[in-house]
Amino acid sequence: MVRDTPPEVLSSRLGYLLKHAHLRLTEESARALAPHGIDGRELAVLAVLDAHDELSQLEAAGLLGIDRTTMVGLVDALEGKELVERRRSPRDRRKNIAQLTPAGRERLRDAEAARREMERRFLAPLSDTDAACLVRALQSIVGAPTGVGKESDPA
Amino acid sequence: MVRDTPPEVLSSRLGYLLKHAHLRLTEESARALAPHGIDGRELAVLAVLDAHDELSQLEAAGLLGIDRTTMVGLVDALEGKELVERRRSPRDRRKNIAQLTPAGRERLRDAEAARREMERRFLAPLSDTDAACLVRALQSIVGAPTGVGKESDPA
DNA sequence: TATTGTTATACTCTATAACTATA
DNA sequence: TATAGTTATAGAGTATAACAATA
Repeated sequence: MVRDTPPEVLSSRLGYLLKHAHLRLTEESARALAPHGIDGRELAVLAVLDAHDELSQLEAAGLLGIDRTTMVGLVDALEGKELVERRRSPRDRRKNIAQLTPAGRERLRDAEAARREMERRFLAPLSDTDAACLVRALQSIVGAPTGVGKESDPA
Repeated sequence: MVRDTPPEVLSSRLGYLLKHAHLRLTEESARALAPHGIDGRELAVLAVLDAHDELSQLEAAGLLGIDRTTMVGLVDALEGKELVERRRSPRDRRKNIAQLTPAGRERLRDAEAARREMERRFLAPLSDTDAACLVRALQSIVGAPTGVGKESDPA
């Protein structure tokens, strides 16, 4: 969809703003990562697997906030590109340890650089203060339980 | 999905933050609007139709940033709830003018109050400064062409 | 010929249910 | 019995293509 400057009734709605900000970022992310043969979700999986040792698929899915069935497809794709390897955990043979291959580590490094550059350009219209504030605000929204929906029982 | 505090590799990624902030808002929005029998997208349609006179489906879709085929389904749903009426434009009989019914205006008023209260709670963990800054930052991201993807030709 | 609304269709992302192998 | 991975399936949400009515 082509998006113009939104009308006033929409630009004050958090739902509209978050949805379209996310849409716009997804587009730019796809464009920036396309030369690297992965998308933003796959890059996030690589980053999580690289940052933690010996993660099972379920553990990685938990960190990423996605379903284990969704994880299967993501690991399938990354394994198909030879960026990730599955191996059975010797300690619990139900678990698949997902690990980056050397090619996966290399790809991660290059794609991460592209992502950082994309985010820098994405935030360029904002002042440094506003950019920092945006990230901080999103972190506290995402990182902490909202308390919304529990109505009011902070007693 | 259950979401915990995200690991450090993710909490600095704009994609992750925007996706999960939007997911969380969508949940709270659904919960807040459920008693009113509509969801956030339908409420946005009502708000746009109410704010502009004599909007055709295509014009409303353009303002909302959605496809005209998506608009058909939304108007179908709202018409089924008797919140919106279609009528042919006398000036251009290809166009469907979508208008709020009296019940639609009433529903809009009530649901908007619920949405504002939900957003207030959603932003409650943030300082007033951060909340205002978040909204302002999202507005400039969504409202203005990013310039990203055009590489660098601002000459 | 072009535009508006519509329908049929398909694609992406995600989740639920059920199966298997392990514990 | 419960858990991890997998598969089949289904549901949102959205888009593309084609068609009818109108311009």
